[in-house]
This record gives sequence, structure tokens and C-alpha cells, in this order.
Amino acid sequence: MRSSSPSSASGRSTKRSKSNPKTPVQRSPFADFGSYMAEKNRKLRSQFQAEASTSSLLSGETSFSGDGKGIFHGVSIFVDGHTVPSSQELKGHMLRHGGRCENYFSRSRVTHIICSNLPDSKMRNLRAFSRGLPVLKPSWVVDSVAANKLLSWPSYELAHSSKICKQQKLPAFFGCKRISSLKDVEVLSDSNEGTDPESLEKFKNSPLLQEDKALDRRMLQRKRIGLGLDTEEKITGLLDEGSKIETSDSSSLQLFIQSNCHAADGFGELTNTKCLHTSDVHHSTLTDPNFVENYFKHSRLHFIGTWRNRYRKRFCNMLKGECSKSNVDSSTSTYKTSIIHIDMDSFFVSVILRKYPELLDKPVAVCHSNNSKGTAEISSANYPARNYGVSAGMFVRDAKACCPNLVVFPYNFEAYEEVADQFYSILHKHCNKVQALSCDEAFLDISEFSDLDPENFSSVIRKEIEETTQCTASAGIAGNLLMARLATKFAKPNGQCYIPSEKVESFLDDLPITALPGIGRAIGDKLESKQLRTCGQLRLISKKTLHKDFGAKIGDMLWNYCRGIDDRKVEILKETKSIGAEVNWGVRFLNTMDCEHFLNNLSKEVSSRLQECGVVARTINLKVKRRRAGAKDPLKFMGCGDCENISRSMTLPVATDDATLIQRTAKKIFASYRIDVTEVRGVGLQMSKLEVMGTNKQGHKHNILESWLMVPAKVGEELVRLENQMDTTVEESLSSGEDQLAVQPSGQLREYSQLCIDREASSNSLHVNLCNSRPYQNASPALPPVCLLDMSVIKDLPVDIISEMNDAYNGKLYDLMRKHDEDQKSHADLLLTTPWEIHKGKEVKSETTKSSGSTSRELNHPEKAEGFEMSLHQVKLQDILQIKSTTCADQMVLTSGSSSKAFSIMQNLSNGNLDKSALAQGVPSHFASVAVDTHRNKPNPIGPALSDTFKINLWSGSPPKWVENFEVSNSLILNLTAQLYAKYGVDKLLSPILQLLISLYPLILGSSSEEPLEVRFDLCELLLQYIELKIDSDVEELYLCYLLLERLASVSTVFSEVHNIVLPSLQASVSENYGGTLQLTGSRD
DNA sequence: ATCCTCCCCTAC
DNA sequence: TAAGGTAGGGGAGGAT
Repeated sequence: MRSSSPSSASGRSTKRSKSNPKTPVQRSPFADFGSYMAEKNRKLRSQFQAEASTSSLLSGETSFSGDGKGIFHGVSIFVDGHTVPSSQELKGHMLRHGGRCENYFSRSRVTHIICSNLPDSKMRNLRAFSRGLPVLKPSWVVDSVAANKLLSWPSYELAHSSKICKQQKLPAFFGCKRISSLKDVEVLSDSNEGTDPESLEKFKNSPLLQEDKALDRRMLQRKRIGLGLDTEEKITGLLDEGSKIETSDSSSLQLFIQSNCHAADGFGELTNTKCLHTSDVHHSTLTDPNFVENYFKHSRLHFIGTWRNRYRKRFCNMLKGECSKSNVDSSTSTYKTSIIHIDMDSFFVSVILRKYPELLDKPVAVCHSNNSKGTAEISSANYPARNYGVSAGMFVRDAKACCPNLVVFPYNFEAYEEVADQFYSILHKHCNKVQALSCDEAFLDISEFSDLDPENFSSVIRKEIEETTQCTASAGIAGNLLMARLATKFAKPNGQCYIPSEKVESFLDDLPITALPGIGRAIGDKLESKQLRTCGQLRLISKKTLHKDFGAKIGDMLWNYCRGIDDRKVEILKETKSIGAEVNWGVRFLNTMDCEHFLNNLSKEVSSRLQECGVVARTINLKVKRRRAGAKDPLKFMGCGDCENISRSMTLPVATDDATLIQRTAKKIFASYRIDVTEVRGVGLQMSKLEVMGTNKQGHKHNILESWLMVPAKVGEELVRLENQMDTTVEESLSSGEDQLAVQPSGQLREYSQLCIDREASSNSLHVNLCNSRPYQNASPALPPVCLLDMSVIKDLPVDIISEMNDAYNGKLYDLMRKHDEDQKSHADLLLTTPWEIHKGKEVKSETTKSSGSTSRELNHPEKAEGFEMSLHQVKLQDILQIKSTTCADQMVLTSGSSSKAFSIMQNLSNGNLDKSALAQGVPSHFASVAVDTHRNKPNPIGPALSDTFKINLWSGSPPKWVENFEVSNSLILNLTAQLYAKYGVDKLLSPILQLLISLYPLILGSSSEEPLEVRFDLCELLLQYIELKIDSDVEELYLCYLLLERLASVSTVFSEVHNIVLPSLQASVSENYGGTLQLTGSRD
């Protein structure tokens, strides 16, 4: 993006030089850098042409074809960096064969970029400039000369870290059928034969390419790099074929098995692996625009992790029915043992082996890949394989090292799902207290079958499972969950184990502590360091010591478990507390846009998971894995390697499942990390504070805005006060027949009602999965009493919101505002001195003169034209451009590191009573730049708290280091800016970014546009967020302003006019200031 | 004390 | 080459 490189010239400067070919360079080389560059380019080109004619004459080559044009006619290359052969030689080739060679890159003239090496950093720059031009190896030129014809270029595209990749379906496994065709591919991709023009054309016209989404185009671009197009198509076809084979299961698997059984090392020789390697196909976020979706489709852990949700849906009727039956007293039962833990044996393998009984006694494992050199993980190994030392989690190469004869099968998730269903159907048939632990493991509480022999019962169930699923299960029988689970470990495989209460202690004596559920590596290591290994040893440690070393809960657990004590109950269905999605494999980003794209997709995924569960969430947590400084390359292919984890959460004013809102929030949080996106190795999004989705779909869109306005910040005393003082008039008007009104504020009302409910009920009052009642609906709607509204906040709200609120308050709001206005008259003069406050003040004022609520809505329209004009006037881009020339050093000054102090300074500033010299006292540093984050705090128009806040981060030094942040409210920032304008003038105080933001913000809120209010409100967020994202990248600030405007204009009609008017002048300024090196004209395609 | 956030740990 | 997810629980430490 940054275009400080002198090796580029914009189309704009070319145009200028064309219209005025005699641009005087002598005027001053740097007074008009763009013209200078244009002139230089022109000279170089004529020099080149002169050389060309001489050269071809001298060499005497007759490379021009019959029509007199050389093979490179129409080709104009730009050689980037060091090449073999050298750029001089390449230039010579071009000269002799009718082509051209540009010394400086120009999108309008260059047709091909030639490059030998392309480190990622360079690729980033080049891609920004090239805008889709092919980036080719020098051999394209050389080979074309040798062939005496222009060879098609796709097979010469420069491979870099992003390579083509269609979703491949476990290609290594089903190779037998495909060996011949894959060989073809290999031959094809190895050969230097050109691409046939037809397939190229076909590719160009493919629907994907036609899509007008820039992102898709970009992704496609990447796919094209590194592999000939026809090759890609063929491979895709083959992979598709492979996937068909995969799903048709048995026959191909049979083939697979046969081949595998014949050759000890049969898999390693399957050519497709080699082929794919040759063409460097791999899978990551770099190459697959649908990476998130495809990834989850193939992830075993995702399958395991999401299985519970599917189970819930499938068995939901059964689960509800069982609810009422719980809590049967077990004290009267004949058998004290009342818990059965049942677990399928090596589930993933067993399911596959249903169709291959002959392999039951052979070592078999399930894994994504069968490459004996690979780092694919063994997911499950059968017992014969375990005897060789093969275990889950091992890399396949290590497993093969232990057991060269290991037969490896790919996953078959559909089959697992099917068998799991059979398994649970059987369990539910025999017992109605079933706690599902995973797809292959459950607890049964059989205390109510007091006369049944648990061991008999268990073997009946196991027998039925085996008959139905052809897979064996093992069972542990004991008096509690802990002991039952431990018993199962001893029962495996295909057995059962009963631990009567009198044998518990001896059973545990020598049991390693790490065998206890809940004790993993970390706690195990810690215990080990204290020379504690067995449960018997642990029993000697006092509870107090355990509390001290491990905390109360874990201490208790250790103390209880090593004695076989466990008072947990079988829980049929647990309440869902969070829903999320994360990817920590294949995550690689080159730039912010990649990352943004990924976050968007992940947000969509999370949004749809929320929707599937019928819940909405308030808190969003973004987890990022970032490569640890100095970490080596991950051992695992495309793995995340050694990472540090970063996480931050944000709580929205109202629960949501809206993808767009989640996207925005996620990106906002991500931006706040301010990390280099190329270091990101994993991203996760988790939603918590779940609520059952209300039925009011219309209210959904309004939620953000309404809650922003209406949510009281504090629950408690404040609320009691509100209840007592509740304005009955308001209540009446809302509960009466005014449908529109009753519907519109429902978001606010629900929120308010929810607060009432929350206060009364305990925090776990919402049982998401079991409770079907909707707490919002039954609660009586209520608004905070008008007398408690903070008028200073209200009056800064957009007029339509005020109007809407006024309606809700039956016209009372305007009365109150008028009253407030009179009180504040003296202060009002101050506000009227700034352009937008004039605009705003006028509107508010004129509205307050009309006190009737019923007619207030029409106020949105009469002032439309005038209002917009005035708004436009506010955006003084010239001012912004001028600021660019001032240094940032004296932008802002704070006296201490305390944000509250900074805040009070800001307030003083906005009130106009801050002494500048006082500010300067004890100032530690100046700030290099100002970044703006938005952060929606708990809004509270009722109390003194501020309704909406911006968090401002200050950065200092070079490279910029975060030094301070503080928050200011929306209204405050407007007032502040007004003051700053009046006092110091525009060009002194703020960075262009903040300036632009401040200029545009009231424009959006204040303009009377066709856009629905909430859209405009969202735009504000978009604006802020975009700044946040962009501020991380290395674009010039001025260019950033341009990008910002452009982006906004593409989103909303509010901005399109701004765009049309302001952009041309901005472009001109950019060209002038940057010697025309920014590619502005081409960027709106 | 109690809650919240940011982690880490654990299990499947 | 390969698909290192998901969700709950708990501790530390800070805010209230």
C-alpha cells in the first residue's frame, strides 16, 4: 500500500504528461514530483525504443514474424528485483522481439511482471500495484524466445507461499483408481507446455471471476499464482472424482485395503501425493476463500466438539421427557452401585472396521493422511495397533515407525454419527437417565432400577450395542461417576468392570493420580514435583495443603477423588453457557484484508451456530494465537507452532446473533490487539452471556440503537428508584393500542424488563436449553421516567432518535427539553459557533418549538437539502490535507498516565476553561499519533454516565508505542472539537484521521438521509472500525483518508456525495504530495 | 464479599 | 504435507 518506492509512477501523472507533453522538468525536479516522474519515464521509453531498433539491426536476428511484429509485440514487461537472467538480458530479449521493457512500474503500460524471487513482503507490495497482472518467472521470456513464439504464461507464474488449492478430499487414500490420471497431471504440471487458450478463456469467464467482490477476485488471483490454469482445472476435477470415491465408501476402500495389504509401503508410493507435492498444493487461509467452512468439514475435533449439539437436537424430545423423572431417591435400592459408565472401544476405528472384519486383529488407525513422512495426527488406533505403541495424537510418521504394517483409514464422519445414534437409541431404550459425554461415551444412572443386577444390566446393553452397531463397548459399574469411569479403563477392551464400594480404596491405592478425571498434565506435573504419584500417596496430604497449592475447588477435587468420593449427579442435559468457533490450523495472513476476511467468515460461522441453537449472546471473546517471538517453524505442517495466546472480550449492550454485528465487534477487538497479522496462527471467537432468542425478529435490528439509548447502566438501587417513580402516563401509552410504538421500543423495553428479572432471579435463572419460556415477553413494558433522563445527553442525540423517544414519552420529552434549553441558553451560544453545531442546534431548536409529539417525525424531511449542504461544508478536506504538513509532535498533551485525569482534562477542554500552560506542566511526552477506538460502555442516558464513549489511544515515538488511552463521550467529543476549532484552529490539533472522523461523525448522524437511522448509526461504527483496522497497516495517513472515504461511499449513499465532491480534490492533492505514486484512479474498479 | 476479565487446564 | 475444536471449570487479580 505504501508507495514510497521510487520505482513506481501513477497513471495520473502519465495523463498529466500526455495532456501537457512539455511539462518543464527544469522548473524544479521536486516541486512537482509527479510530472518529474512522468517526464523521466517518457525519456526512458524513447531511449528504450532507440535501443530496440539499434539492437535488432545489430544482431541481425529475424525474429519478427510475417506481419512484421516480434513475438513480444504488445508485451511490456517490468522486471522486479534481481533476476536470472539479468534484467539487462531480459531487456535485450524484449528489444529484439518486438516487446518493451518498463523501468518503472505502471499499471497502464506494463503487461507482465517478471520476477525471480518473491518474498512475502515484496509480494504484498507487488500485489497492491499489479492489480492482477501476471507475475512470471524470467524463463517465460527465455523459453518464448527459444520457441520463437509467445508461450502462454500461466505455467510460468511465480510460485510463492500461497498456492492454488481446491478443497481436496483425502487424496492420498483412494489413489488406486486414480494413479493413471494423476500421473497425467504430474506430466502436465512438469512440462512447460503452454496452456491452451480455450481453457484460459474459460477460466477467465468463470462465474467466480465474474463476481464483483474484490475479495473473491483477490483470492482467485492467488489461486492462479503457482500453477497453470489447465492444470488446476484438471486437478480439481480429479479431486472431485476422489471425493466421489471417498463417499462411495466400500468398493474403493476395498481397493485401498487390497493395495495396502499387498505392499508394505504401498501408500508412500501413491503418486498423487507426489503429484500434489510437485504442484505445491496446500491448504491454508491463504489459498481458500472458504477456508473456515471447509476446515470444519474435515476437522475431527470439530466433529467431536459439536457432536453434543447434534445429539441434543436429535434426542431433544427424549431429553425433555426425562427432565421430570430426575431425582429419584436411590437410598432404597437393593444395589448400592447405581452408575454405569459405558464407552465404545476405539470408536473411530471400530466404526470403519464394521465393513472389514478381517482386519479386526490387524493394527488399524484412523488419520487424515497416510503419508508415512507426514505430520497428520492419528485420531484413533485399535488395540492391535496400540500393542505396537501406536496411540491417538501421534504423527502418522511416528506411528508408521512403530508399526510399519499399520493400516490407516480416513475419517468417515457420517458413519460415526450413525453409530452414535444407534448407541444412544439403545441407551435411552434401557434407561431414562442418560448423560451424554461424547459421541461414544455416556453415564447411566440406574438407581431407580433398584432390583436389577447392574452387571447383568450392563452386559445386556453391551450385547445389544454390539449386535446393532457391530462395534464393541466396555462398561464400568460403581457407586458414583468417578469410580464408574475409572472402572471402564480397566474393563477395556470389550469388557466390563464392577467396583463395589468396599474395594474402592484398594483400587485407588496404586492408581496414578493422573488417571483421575480432571487431572491432566499440568496438575500431574505439579504433583509429581512434590513426589506424589499415586492416589494412595495423595491421601496423606491434608486438605489445607491441597487448597494452598491448587486452590479451593481443585484442592477439594483432589482430596475427594483420591478417596473415591464424588457427589456429582448424572445430569441429563447441561445448560449451554457459551458457543464459539476457532481455527488454529492453516491460519496464515499476508495482510489486514486477509485477516478481516477470515474474521468475517468466522463471525458468520458463530452467528449461524447461535441461530441454530436459538440463542443470542452479549459477550464476544476473541482469541488469537500469535507466533511466539523466536519460535521455530511448527513441527506440524500448517500448525500453529509455539504461540502466545491473546484474548479479550467485549460485552454488547444487548444480546445478538447477528453476523454483521459480531463481525464488527470481532474486528474491533482484533484491531485493539495491534499485532502483526502475519504472526497470527489461530483465531477463535466465543460468545457467552447467552439468552434465549426472543420471537420479535423485527426488534432485532433495532436492538443496537435502542439499547444504546435506553439500557440503564446499573441494576439495583437505581432500578428500585425507577420502579417507584415510574411514569404511569408512559406506561399507559405503551400498553394501549398504538401498535407501532409498542413494537418499536420493544428492544429497550425488553432490556429494561430483563433487568427487572435479573435483579429478582438468580444469575442462573436462564436455562438456555431446558427453559422454553421467554422472560421478555411476559414482563410488562416500561420506560425510565422522563424526569430521570439526562438532557445534556439527550439533546446531542440525532433528531430522529429524539423524536422517536418523544413519541415514546407521549410528547413529554420535548417539553422537558424546551425547559432544559431555556436553562442552558447561555451555554448554547458557544455551541452555535461551530459549523455542525449550528446545524444540529438549529434542528433541535426548531423541534423544541413544536412541542407536539405526533407531528415531530416530519421534521426529518423539510431541512433535508439545506442540512446536507451544511454538513458537506463541515468536511473541510483542504483543512485535513493541510494538517498533513504539520508535525504531530504538539498534537495533544496530557499531564499524567491516569486516564481519569486525562478525561477530566478533556472535559475541561470542552468546557473551554482549561489553561493551556497548565496542561503543559509535567508533561512527559508528546504524542506521535492518535488512534481512535470506539468502546460502547454501558450506556446510561438516565444517569450522569455518558451514553456513548470513544476510547482514544495515544501512541508515541518511532516505532509508535502505546502510551495512554482515555475515553470521551460522543457528545463530549463534539463539544471538544468545537472548542478546539474555535480556539486553536483546525490545523494545529488533531491528526488527519481523528479530524476526518470528527468531521464525518456528526455528518452521518446529523444528515437527513434516506438511510434508516440504524444503518447510519452502523456507519458510524464502520467508520471508526475502519480507521482502527487501517491504522494498523502501513498506509500513509492521507491515503488512508482516501481509502476511508472510498469505502464509506461504496457502503452508503450518505457518503456517495461526499465521495464525488471531495475525492477528486483529495486525489489531486495526493498526487501532488506523493509525486503521483499512489494508484488512486485505478482503485475503484 | 462478589463480580468480571483474562487467562489456563481438562476432556472428549 | 493436512484439517491442533469445543465447552466447562477454575484461579489470579482487579474493580466495585
